[in-house]
Amino acid sequence: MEHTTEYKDLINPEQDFLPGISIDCVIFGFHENQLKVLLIKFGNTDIYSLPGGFIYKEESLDEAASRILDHRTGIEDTYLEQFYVFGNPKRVNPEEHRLIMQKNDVDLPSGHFLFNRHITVGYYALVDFTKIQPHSHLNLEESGWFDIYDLPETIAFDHREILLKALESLRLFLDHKLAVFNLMPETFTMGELQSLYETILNKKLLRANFQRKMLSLGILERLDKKWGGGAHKAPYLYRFDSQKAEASKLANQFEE
Amino acid sequence: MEHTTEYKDLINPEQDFLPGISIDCVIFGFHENQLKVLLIKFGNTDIYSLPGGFIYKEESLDEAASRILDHRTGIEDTYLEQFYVFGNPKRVNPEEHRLIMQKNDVDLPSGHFLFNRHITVGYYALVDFTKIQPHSHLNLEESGWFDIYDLPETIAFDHREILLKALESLRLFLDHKLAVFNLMPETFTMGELQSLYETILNKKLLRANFQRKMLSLGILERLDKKWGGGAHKAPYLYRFDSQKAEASKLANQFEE
DNA sequence: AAACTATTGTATCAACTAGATACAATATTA
DNA sequence: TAATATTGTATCTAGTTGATACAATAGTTT
Repeated sequence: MEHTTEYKDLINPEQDFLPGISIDCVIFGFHENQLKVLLIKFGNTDIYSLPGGFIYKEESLDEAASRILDHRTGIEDTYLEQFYVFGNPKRVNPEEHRLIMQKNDVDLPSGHFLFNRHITVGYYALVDFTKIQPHSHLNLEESGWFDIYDLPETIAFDHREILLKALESLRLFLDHKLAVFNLMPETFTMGELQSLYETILNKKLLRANFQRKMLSLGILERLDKKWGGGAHKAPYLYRFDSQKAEASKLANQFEE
Repeated sequence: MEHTTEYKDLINPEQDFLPGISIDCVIFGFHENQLKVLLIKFGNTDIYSLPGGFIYKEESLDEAASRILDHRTGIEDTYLEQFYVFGNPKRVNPEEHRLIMQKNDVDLPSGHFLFNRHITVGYYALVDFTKIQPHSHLNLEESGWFDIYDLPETIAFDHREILLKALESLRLFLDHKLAVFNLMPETFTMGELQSLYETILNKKLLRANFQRKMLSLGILERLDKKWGGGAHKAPYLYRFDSQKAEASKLANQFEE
């Protein structure tokens, strides 16, 4: 499948899109102890935005979100969930929008459907950073991952708000869902997992208690030790065991 | 302000509605130890639905939801919050929809915009049942409040699903938000409050522990005793104290 | 190869929270 | 006046969390 982010994909009204509705994806990844989000840079500007798109007339919102994510970033089969709808009539500044288009030599008439008011459905994706070939499908230069606590200055439209709402949702569900493991690689140390939690919550946790809590959940499989990590005792590697998770009360009570 | 639920309000495409998007409201109330939801009965049928409507081109989703709630039920200034968007392309059966219209002598052409695919944004309202004049603004006969655990058999479209998702959201936020007090009258006994919690969670709680927990939150003001309740010790009345709640950590951490 | 260092896994103690039961207090009824 | 149903609170236990301590150990340094 072809992966592009070219504007023509978005501005062609011949495609049977639902009018007035879009989807924006907040794609979270975890790398080098930072919670990252994938932003796309508009050409010839310093303006970033969330990867988004429109909904075909015969697909569900979830399907559309999945397709948009795949098409614009190459990310497939990942954890994806709706978290909020943004419907402020002024959420997109049409002038800002036109300016971005013009900088890319896309000169749309001011009555073009793209400049109409759009409601946007926010989805967040939790991806395993190690499985993403960075930029492999992104043909817009300088798009990429940004530390959630160090975002670029100019983010288009209300996308900063959307992004922060996604982070808030992630925090709220951290203790109720096991979805957070979608952010980790196949195997990981307890320290790495703790670092993820600390980054999401933006606060330090006590190591001993975190370890006790995680192990008590009964959802982790302990593997071999991870050698070569430094001049100290080697940590165990763990794997998230979805079967154990299935059996645990946590999953039954709060599963997705 | 006039309050009607007449079909002409909804089917007139001259009104500047956003195309393809609707809002449906799940209105919760608490009465006689039951969690109730307000359903509207279509004329000349046994089919119930959630009160819903469309969004004007210049209003926000929250404003639209508030307006729809007021206009269709007479309920103003109540706690109202978005909880999910329903976007399955088959969520509304056009045949079912036409049938309902026909039974009310509204014969729309099959190409009418009302039969197009609509995405709907779910809002739930938490209202003080004692302040609602039942049916005062509802001029559709037999509309009314239904026990959430004893709903009518035929509920239109995907409205049963929407309703259950609203209940699920309510449960998830029960311990994180204080919004639940919007369902209680100005003053109430601890037993009544416990009954509300039990009804929402659909399980029994231990009285002594519930009382201890609630008092420890430091958000309730104890008033005089409530006399005449029966041949037993009179219970205290309590009032939800929003100032205390503001000061409590719970509110600061999880406020709306 | 012995000492050193940074980090890990676990234990432990105290503080806090929640589940379960008990019991005294009391407004009305009989 | 006694009986009864319900309330408010206490208490005991079990479980969870916060904080600290400490032994184990994989490299690194000497």
